[in-house]
Amino acid sequence: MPRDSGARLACRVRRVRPIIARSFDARGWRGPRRARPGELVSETQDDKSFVEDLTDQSDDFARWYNEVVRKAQLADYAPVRGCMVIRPYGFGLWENMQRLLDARIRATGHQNAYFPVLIPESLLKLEAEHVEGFAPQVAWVTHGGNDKLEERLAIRPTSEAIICRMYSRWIESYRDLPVLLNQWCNVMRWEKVTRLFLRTTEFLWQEGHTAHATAEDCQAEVLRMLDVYRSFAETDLALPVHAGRKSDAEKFAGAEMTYSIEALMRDGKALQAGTSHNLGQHFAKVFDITFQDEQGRRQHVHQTSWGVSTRLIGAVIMAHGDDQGLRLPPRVAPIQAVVVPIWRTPEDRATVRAFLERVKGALTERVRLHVDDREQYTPGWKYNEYELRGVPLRLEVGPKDVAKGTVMSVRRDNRAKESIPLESLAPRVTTLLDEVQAALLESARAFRAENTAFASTLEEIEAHFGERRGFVAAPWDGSPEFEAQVRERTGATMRCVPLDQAPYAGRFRAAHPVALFARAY
RNA sequence: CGGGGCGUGGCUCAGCCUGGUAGAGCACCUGGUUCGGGACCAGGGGGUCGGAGGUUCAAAUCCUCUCGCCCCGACCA
Repeated sequence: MPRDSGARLACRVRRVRPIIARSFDARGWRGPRRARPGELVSETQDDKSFVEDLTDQSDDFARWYNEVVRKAQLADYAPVRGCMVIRPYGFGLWENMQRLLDARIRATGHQNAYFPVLIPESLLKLEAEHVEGFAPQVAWVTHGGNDKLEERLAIRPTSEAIICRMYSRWIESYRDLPVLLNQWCNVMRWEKVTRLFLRTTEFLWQEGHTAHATAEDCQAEVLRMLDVYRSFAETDLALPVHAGRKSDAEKFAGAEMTYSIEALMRDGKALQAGTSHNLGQHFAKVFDITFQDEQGRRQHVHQTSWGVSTRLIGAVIMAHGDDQGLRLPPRVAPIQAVVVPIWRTPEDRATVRAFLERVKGALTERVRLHVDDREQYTPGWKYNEYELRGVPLRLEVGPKDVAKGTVMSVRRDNRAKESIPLESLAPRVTTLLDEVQAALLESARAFRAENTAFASTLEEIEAHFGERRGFVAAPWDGSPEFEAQVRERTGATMRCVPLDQAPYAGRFRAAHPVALFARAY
């Protein structure tokens, strides 16, 4: 059916996104509502905003998150409830994280190993608190082929049980200690509410499991790995985190003490980005992991476990992303620089293509480069696409650049442009990537500082969360009652007691250590 | 698990109230003109309306059940 001119005209008009009205009440931000049909609203579009069809963070952060994950092709929903498919771009991000963290784990003396995904029920049940904590989240295998199994097998929600079982066989002498193992694997937890990367039924992680002769060595390991996570998050992910101690209410099922790194997302909610547990001798006692010390006495080992997961991808998305889409830290970005060629005429195309070879030659060894020479998309379309996908640096190469022997570079984080001579391209691009990495960390730090408040009393904490989000630092006497009251009255939870108390020295009259409270994912 | 919302070509959605056998934009394919911030023209392909059952001469539309996704809450290393 031929389209009439009226219809064609209508097609050209840019679709106006329904404006989201924000609503507030006494408890703060209560989520958006869409404008009703017919409701008169005006499009207030930032002139600098080029990406269409992406919800603004301030309109609806959760919606922005879902859209950006899927439009940037990080992940998609799988045909299984609560499960996702990590697409190549998202998996590339994970692989880069994995590579960098794995190097740090090895550098601290650990080795990788692999344990089975299936755990016999009897083994899982040995540590009471542990199994109780995980019971509602365990998926069970009950059949092999058509035959019912004599004993159910758990799909690992974590591997303490099966690893402890092996440690009890392997460890005999103090000479066998410490045992420092790590494994990269998948785990499964039957979550009621799932969100891409943040909480899915199956996810990928690394879990370190160590055994030590003394409580001191054990605690040192717990803090060492917590610091590895802190350093990894800040250096490689440009993600500032608070490293601290969890409350009893928030600690790992079966642990003596849990530590975590806590990051702040751009909607003001905190995200636990990694944990390190001191398991004490609980597991050693129930799994009978003993050794003979130098005096010939039989002792139980002291253990740790620690992990970070694909949730870190969610942290990177929500800590750095903006209204245009992702902003990936160069150190882990699957594509560090994208080259967008520009041409008008066949002659231009030939000269630009020839020049591209020199650009590639200069950069291929130094940076993860992608040349997008697809002809069916305009340069402008590509600019938006790669901004959405968070590529740290864009390199435009057109006839004007070729004539001058330069490349036009545009930073993703601040859109700063500069023309770089081909001769200095490699060192300059390397420097720019470092600058973007530093700027993302700096900007995340500034955001966290702006969104950290101080409170001395329950009333002050309550007042803060009545209007705002972010972290609230407050002295805490360590009582579960106080923690529960904060939670009840504000919806915020105690995230951690930071190990580094220096920033709060002299700020409060109370002698108690400062704890951080926040609404959290 | 409770409350609410939504499942219609790949995507975003209209149609459902008032049953009559499916539509738009984007995307995709072909040809051409384009290309420094999401180009344009012409032609074209593709869905049985999440799934199952029911009511009816007739169901995307009404009813029941079910699966999935989103939001809020509860729960949760």
